[in-house]
Amino acid sequence: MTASINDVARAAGVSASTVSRALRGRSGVSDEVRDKITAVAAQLGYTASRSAASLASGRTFTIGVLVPYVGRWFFGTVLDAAEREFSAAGYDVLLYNLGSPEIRKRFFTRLPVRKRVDAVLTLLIPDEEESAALRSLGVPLATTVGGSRPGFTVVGIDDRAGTESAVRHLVNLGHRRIGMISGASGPLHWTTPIDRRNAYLDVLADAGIEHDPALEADGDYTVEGGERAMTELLAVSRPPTAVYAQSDEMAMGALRALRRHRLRVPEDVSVVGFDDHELADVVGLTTVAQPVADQGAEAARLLLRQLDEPGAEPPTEQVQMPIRLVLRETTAPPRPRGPQ
Amino acid sequence: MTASINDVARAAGVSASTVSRALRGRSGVSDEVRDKITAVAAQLGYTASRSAASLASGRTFTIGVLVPYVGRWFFGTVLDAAEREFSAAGYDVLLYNLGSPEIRKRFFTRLPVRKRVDAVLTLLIPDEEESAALRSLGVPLATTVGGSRPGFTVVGIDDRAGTESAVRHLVNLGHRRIGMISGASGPLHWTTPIDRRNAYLDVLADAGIEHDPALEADGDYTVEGGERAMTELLAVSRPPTAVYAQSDEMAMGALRALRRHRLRVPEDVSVVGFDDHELADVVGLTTVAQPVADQGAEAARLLLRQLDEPGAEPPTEQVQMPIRLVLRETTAPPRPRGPQ
DNA sequence: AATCTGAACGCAAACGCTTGCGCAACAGCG
DNA sequence: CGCTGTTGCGCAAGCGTTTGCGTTCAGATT
Repeated sequence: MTASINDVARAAGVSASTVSRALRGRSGVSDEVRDKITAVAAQLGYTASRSAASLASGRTFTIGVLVPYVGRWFFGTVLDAAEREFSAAGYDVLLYNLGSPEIRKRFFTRLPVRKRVDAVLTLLIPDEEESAALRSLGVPLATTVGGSRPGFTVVGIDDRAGTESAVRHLVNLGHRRIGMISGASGPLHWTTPIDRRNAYLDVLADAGIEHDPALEADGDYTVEGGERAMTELLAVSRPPTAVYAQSDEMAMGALRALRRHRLRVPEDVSVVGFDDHELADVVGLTTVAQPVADQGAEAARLLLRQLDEPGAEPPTEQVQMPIRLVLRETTAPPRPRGPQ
Repeated sequence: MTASINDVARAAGVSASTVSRALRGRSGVSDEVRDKITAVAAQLGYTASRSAASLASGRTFTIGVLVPYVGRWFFGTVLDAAEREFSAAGYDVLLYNLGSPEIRKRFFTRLPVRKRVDAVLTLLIPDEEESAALRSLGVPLATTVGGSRPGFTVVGIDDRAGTESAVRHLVNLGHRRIGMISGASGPLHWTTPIDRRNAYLDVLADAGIEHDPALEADGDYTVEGGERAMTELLAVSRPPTAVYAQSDEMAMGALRALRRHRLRVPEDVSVVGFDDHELADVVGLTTVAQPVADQGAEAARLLLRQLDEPGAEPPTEQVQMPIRLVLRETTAPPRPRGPQ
């Protein structure tokens, strides 16, 4: 069918090994022969079979990327940036969309990436068992989410600092009843919701505001969840005058709920999100911006570097990217007399 | 390092071929032996090397997916749905993010998927040369975008009907100056912008409205582009009272531009989009809903079916999914005296 | 009892590449 | 002008599977 390395070798009048060396830029081939081979290969439309190459060399030039849900903006953006880095370095990306628990479980027990990838970038937080499975692959590992884990290079942000700037902003505006929409129901071993919650509590304590557990609701990191959570918060006896959502998508859900309740933002309720979602600007959402694409790119680069220098094994780096509060139109001082 | 098929064979006291047959559910293996092998394999944590298997069998159990930009909601959503189908059928997904022209060109000249995938799903519209390259792979091809192409199974929507319902809605509300934000600068051979434009023109003609070329602007299918386009439309001598955007993301950009110009939606200007983006509901955008995830899933299923029955070669099916107009809060009758 | 028939399993040849090693040919050295 | 390196290339042994074919053997058929 399609040309094999032997076809090229024959056509160029050399051996297969020379073709292999020539096409991969190895030394030991004269310039003239190399040019000849390159020309012949191009003319025959030859591409080396990755399967055969992997089998022979042990390297796959493929990176496995694990994602909980590709369709979500955050993951799509990280993946996009990471893929660019990988492909620029000559690596292909094997994508695993591990949304549901069953699929996820199946993945980690069968581990289809074994012997198939040179490294793994995971955008979901593996539990103890899962990360052990990944480590058993014997390849470099990286992640852009969750806290530090042995064996993983992780690039992330300072969740505490981000949250603090957001909540402090609300406090400075004069708010005293500040609600929070969190994503507590996420996977275990995910420190993000916990870190953000702690920071939220700290700022309240710092400001001398008593914490009211009724002002916390779970938004599941989705728009719908955010809407549900906001609706819950609106139902308590003394609703919040401001809300900190742990993600922009939940914040947007909150905005929707507020609109449904005929409440005005920010006049009646202030809302601040987290992420600086692509569309946060469209709805004028005040939020904590984090460099999402940069995190993906950086994680990819760190992984590639480990592949380049197989010397020092797991550096287990820990990179922290900058965050900043972006002020838009969903936050303002509370009304003099409270929401009613 | 990790166990090979021979290790399993030795441990189970059988030959490698029997292990291969047993683990893949082929006939010719007694139940007892199969159970034994399964147990041994599990205990050794054995997974067959895909590279070796592909090399020997010619099948890769991998599907190549070509995407212009994973981070964009539409593509992320299609990819998500398609990946689920593929992985459920035991196929892995090789993702190629072909955003920039250089990367795209490099991909099509080097064709790294050659001998690496059993089928290709492309979410970008290949031009003549590119689709010829894909056909040369000799594997089933499918797409969820663009018009019909020889050799491709395509699942899509009725762009004309969708546009007609959107623009007719504006006409019925009483609008006469109806602008359009299109994505004309997209790749060639992409019939969507053209179909939608033609439908737009048809509805105007039908309603006896003279077409004003100044009321068309290019939004590049991005939020920023939509914002730019809306700004342009606002700058013409008699600005439109309503705008049809060919995508929700452009519509959202338009909303942003309108907000910046202190114009109210829908009082001053009506906006209708296309897609029913996940966040369209949040901003109350009236839009033409299309089943994005369903299209990805359906395309994947059709591809898998072709892989199952290698008998009849390219059926080149053409599936059309339903669309419907979703009325929200960005459309209303024009003001009695026009926008000023 | 001799023959036939499957089922169950092993043998060995691919599959298409990479890579250590060997061997010329040729340059530079004293 | 021999000697030692260096360079350029071919040989052949893998890499870990799959699969067509051959062999064995128990049970059914005459």
